Amino acid sequence: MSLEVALNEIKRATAEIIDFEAIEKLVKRYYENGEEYFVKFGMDPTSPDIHLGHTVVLQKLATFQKYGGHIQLIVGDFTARVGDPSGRSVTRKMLSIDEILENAKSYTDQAFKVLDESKTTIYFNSQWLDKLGANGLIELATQYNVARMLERDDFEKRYKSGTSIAVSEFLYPLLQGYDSVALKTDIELGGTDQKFNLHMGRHLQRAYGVGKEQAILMMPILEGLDGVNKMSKSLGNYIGISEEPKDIYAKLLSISDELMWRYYELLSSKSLEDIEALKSGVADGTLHPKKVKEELALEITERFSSKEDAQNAKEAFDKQFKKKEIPDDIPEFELEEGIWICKALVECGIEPSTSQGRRDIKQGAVKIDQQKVVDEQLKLDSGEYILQVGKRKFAKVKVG
RNA sequence: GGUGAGAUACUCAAGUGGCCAACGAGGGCAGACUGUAAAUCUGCUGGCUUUCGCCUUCGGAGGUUCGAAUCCUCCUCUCACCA
Repeated sequence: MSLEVALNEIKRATAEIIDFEAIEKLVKRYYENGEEYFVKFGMDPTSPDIHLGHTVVLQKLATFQKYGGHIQLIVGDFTARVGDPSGRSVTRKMLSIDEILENAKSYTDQAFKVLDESKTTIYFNSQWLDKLGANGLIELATQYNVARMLERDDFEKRYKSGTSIAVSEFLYPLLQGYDSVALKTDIELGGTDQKFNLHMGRHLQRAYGVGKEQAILMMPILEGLDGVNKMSKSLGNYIGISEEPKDIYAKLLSISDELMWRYYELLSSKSLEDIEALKSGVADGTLHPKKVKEELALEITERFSSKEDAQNAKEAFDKQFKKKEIPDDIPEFELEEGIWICKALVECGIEPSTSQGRRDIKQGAVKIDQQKVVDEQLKLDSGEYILQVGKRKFAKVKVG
């Protein structure tokens, strides 16, 4: 594989790169004499569940691993006690040490679905930050000034709007940047929301005379399923990589056509040329967008499970939605004879309340054995039935 | 610390004594159409073993009243200006 191919792959779908020449040199050196270099990435120990949005950066780290990069995966156990102000409009709550350790474990387990474990070293930044002490901290704090700190977008907004900023939050970028000093990082990766923190690493490496200044590579922030907001757990518009294959598949297939291209660009391993070809195929009508989306959904589902699981997920999906058949694995319940239909729906957990059930029956959303329920007073006689609300909520019940 | 404004459902937001389970928008859910896409149209969006009924809800606790989201008192919290 040529150097040029490697560099193109590294550049692909990035939002911004600072000092690309430095990256070029490192990769070139690897090609010439096999010398490795260090790529740093700090995980956020406050959110242990990795979703597709996180994998955009992880994927890029994996790319570096192919071309001589050794990953420094930093668990910010110390900085978590400070709280990253990035993108925050309020001060973050602090975590206990146990919570952080637990989160770190679950995070790294998931991250190794994408990263090569043999080319990754996990660090806890308390290793060096604990030792820093008050003197070290003061020295660190002299490396930057308040005016520049306040230039930062999220601080500026909060400052102007009168929302409180804890002094400790000023320290966060400094501490994260200091990680790069301690580890002599060559390249640091992060989302565009990390821009300020990433630059700090570069700034501090110079200030502390590390002898190099890290290059910075920023990845775009992936939009969530709604196509508007960034993917995040709290917004509920995410696809977690530990979810069931059939859920991952189904969620991917439900994104809009427009958003699909964004996902292709940021998540697929297809080359940009191939993606362009798909795009023009869809544009001139030779390719059905549904087919293209299925391909994407399969590729991503497979990445976090197996080829077989992904195929099964697709088949289960087609069965349920294309052919409108009833899925295989639906929960079963036993109910008393003569139970009111609305009550039964609540018992099975497919309706939150009998009132909601009543409303859905009125709208023709409730089915028993594929037959629409019209009578909201209906009582179930003994026997076995499949209850269904809408297209995706099913329950098998045994009455009597 | 002082002064002023405010707190209504998932979010924004109207409502200033009864017509209020509470306008409207967004979101969500469901139906039609589809490719579980988008767009569009329609309905729903507190709970209840029964729905032209009953119960609970407008920051919290009391009070006035036949009747309170609405008036009064105290409390809690948020914001703005001043210090």
